[in-house]
Amino acid sequence: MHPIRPHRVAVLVLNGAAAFDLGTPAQILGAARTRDERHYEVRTCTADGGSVRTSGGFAIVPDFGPEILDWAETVIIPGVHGDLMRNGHPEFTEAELLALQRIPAGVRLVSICTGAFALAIAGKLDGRPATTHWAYAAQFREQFPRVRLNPDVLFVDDGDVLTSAGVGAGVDLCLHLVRRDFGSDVANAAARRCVMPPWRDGGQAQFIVRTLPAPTQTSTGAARVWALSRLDESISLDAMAQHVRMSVRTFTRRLRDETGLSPTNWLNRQRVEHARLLLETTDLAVDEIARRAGFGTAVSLRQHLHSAVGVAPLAYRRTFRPAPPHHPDRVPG
DNA sequence: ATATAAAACCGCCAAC
DNA sequence: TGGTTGGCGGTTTTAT
Repeated sequence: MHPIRPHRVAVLVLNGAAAFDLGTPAQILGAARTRDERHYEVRTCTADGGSVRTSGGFAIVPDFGPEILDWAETVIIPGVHGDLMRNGHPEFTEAELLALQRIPAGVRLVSICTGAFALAIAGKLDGRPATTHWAYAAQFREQFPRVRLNPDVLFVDDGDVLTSAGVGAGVDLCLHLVRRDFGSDVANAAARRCVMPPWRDGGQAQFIVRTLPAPTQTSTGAARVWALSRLDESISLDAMAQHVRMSVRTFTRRLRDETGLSPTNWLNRQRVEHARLLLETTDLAVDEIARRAGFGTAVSLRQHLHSAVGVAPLAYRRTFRPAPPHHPDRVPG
């Protein structure tokens, strides 16, 4: 076990790639090491092996061409920005479309930001949950109705396909990859090496907290607001559906259309968000927080929190409420 | 940790 | 006739 066999990662840089995004995988994954051994070998390529322009006003010359797509175990596609997004979506060259088609089945796929468009065009996201930069969400939905887009999250891990929201979320996703592949210790060390803010250390899925979009203009909005106001009670699917006078079947379907989540998934996510807020901002006991967030027991809270952010409640609180006064104005997540 | 029951999920399809 | 609805029920997930 000692000589680490690095996980093979290819970064496929498209024309007009976002300058920030294309460095993220190499930087974050490259920081994943045990002693001096790297856990990832990251190679960067373009669709034809030639140079491409970036959104930053400079070109890059890759060391590799599309042949490394056959070598890779994970392929990462950074977002495309700037001129090429003029029509609201990226435009791909013939060579790029070919390269995308060439990625063998079974390779793990990762996109950052608008890189999700490339995966979607290749049909890799059909029927699957995914996310992309919020500003392109509407366009994405229209172009790829078969993809279960959820613009409210920083990233989506669907096993062998992972997508992230804009720019900085690519960092979160890469850290998540490290955590998944090699564990929290390695991921935390990588974050530290990159001087990431400590609150990212514990986070595996840092969901964006924002007010519900157009709460009553969407068909399930009223039910969602209603549920949020009584999170501490037990809320059945039937009750939510009845509240907006829909059949359970229709409600489930509409909620999925609008949020990308099933009803219990959505509800559990709200409960976790509330629990996180209480952990971050109060000293309430875990049992009490579990009750207020609507988890029947602390066991349940522990389970859901762990699956969302990868740490136990008190560990989570520790990273947000450090004993010494420090960054008192930081309001994360 | 594992068992059990209940709840939820979602493809299918006939009916608007 | 293209789109939505909502009951059915087999499978999966969740709670205890």
